[in-house]
Amino acid sequence: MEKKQNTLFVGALAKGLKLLRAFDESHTDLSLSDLVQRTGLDKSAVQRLANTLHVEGMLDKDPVTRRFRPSHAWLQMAYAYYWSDPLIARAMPRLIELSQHLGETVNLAELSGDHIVYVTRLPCKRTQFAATLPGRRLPAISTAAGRVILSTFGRDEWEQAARTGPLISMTPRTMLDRADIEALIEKAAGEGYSVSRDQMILNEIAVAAPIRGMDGRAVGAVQCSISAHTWDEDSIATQIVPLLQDTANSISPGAFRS
Amino acid sequence: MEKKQNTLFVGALAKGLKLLRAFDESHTDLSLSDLVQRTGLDKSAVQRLANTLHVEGMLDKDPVTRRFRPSHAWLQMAYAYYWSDPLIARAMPRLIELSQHLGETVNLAELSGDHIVYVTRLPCKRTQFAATLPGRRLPAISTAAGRVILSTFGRDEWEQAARTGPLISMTPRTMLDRADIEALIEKAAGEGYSVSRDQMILNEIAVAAPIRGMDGRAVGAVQCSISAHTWDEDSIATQIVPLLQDTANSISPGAFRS
DNA sequence: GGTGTCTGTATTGCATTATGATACAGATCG
DNA sequence: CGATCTGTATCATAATGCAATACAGACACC
Repeated sequence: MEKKQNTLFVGALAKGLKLLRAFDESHTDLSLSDLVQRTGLDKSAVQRLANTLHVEGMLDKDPVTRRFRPSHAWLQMAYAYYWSDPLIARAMPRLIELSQHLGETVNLAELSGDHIVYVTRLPCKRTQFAATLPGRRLPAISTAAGRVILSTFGRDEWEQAARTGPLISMTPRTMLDRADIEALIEKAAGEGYSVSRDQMILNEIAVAAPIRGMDGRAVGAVQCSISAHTWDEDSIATQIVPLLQDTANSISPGAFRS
Repeated sequence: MEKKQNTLFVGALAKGLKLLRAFDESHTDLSLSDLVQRTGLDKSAVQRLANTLHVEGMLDKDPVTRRFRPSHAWLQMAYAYYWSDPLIARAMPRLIELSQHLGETVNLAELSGDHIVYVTRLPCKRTQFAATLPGRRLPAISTAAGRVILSTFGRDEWEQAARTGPLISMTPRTMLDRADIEALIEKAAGEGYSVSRDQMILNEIAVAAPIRGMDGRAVGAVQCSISAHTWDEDSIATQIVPLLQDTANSISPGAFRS
């Protein structure tokens, strides 16, 4: 491990965080040696760090299998986050209203580097498990929400995002051509919303509208996930998009060019 | 700070976690000196630890105010938690179904020490902001969910909980008499569900049913929050309780005495 | 039922690393 | 324009986290 910085960087803390990050959707509970493998740290170090995290209540330890698991503290962190992000309190009541009106799943997304994060999710229909969980990250340019957000940033910025942003194929139809993606962002900039099909889940359509800050740049997006079996292009344009945009605008602090 | 343990306890990591815990609903963004105050740590230590957390992406830093805020990583931790807790994947589809059937807010709660944690929330109506956020902790014995869970643990355990568990007054009607609370738990044990009124929010009624593990002890509870204006005792008993219990039972791994 | 190889746990001496005092700088205030 | 807050940077000291050990229990494999 290369020293990141000196004197104001606490390596031991960084290593501890590395342990926490070793847990993800496909690594839900880890033994001591799993942690050693995943972090690349020394066995002794992992032993001490994991023990500390356990004592401090950040990791649960199964007394029989001796495996570590995320504790409820991980949810409390999210709780603290929700209070710290001023968008949430503004958005929540409107999102609830929207989801009840539409009877469809509604999400709040924010940009985080070159990914989007689903901050709040209000699932109304059965769907893929991952699609019901807040905190999920997806490559920004692969999602309707990411593209509408980028579309408010101006051509230079979205061009760069479209050309350098990460792309992973989730379905056989995931769009991987960066020029096509750039065109979609441009389209979103003109229309004020974006639609995607079959990108993350087959037969799933996502529609997203930007929540603009005072300067016109999006601070997030309201997104709606619907089934391609029950909605077609027309019904989306007439029944979903207007409500979605109204909701997004009502969340925006300043009212800008509608 | 007293040394907690020796040789397998990493103090620097523990202090870092202390910084993270300094953020909560009423402390959403903290300056360096705020952190010093809240943690009781040395200024230099906080400086280094906060910087580390920032570099590692756990804290966002406002470039102008220099204040720290929880980052999106805090949500990712919740995401990892959701995958690690086997109850979530089982419960989610059923909770969605239930919330759509009832048209009312449905929550999944788990016991965490002497508190309950709302793990998943599916708000269907406008309500208090805090009541829409997962990760919220409440004193177990003050909530319907906590009481049904405890009621499955046997008299000895629930007695102790009722007598020693934390209690805070959230509304003028919050029940503070431990004997009354114990009686409610006993009632819940007999009926297989629990109801509470005006405990956390005025005019709010909570109904909860236990999700039992293979051994009969509850591993969580399905809870429903409704308005006292639209529901009365009878309609709750006939329309809510059965559905709630069915849902809870369908989530339970083993089928026990219904 | 031994023998080998996995685990997770405990101990110890050494030097790396975190420490906290200090000094500097940029605000905001009176 | 001093005074007092901030946040930032530097540095010598020793305390603290380190990694090499050795130990113990579980499992599997002849």
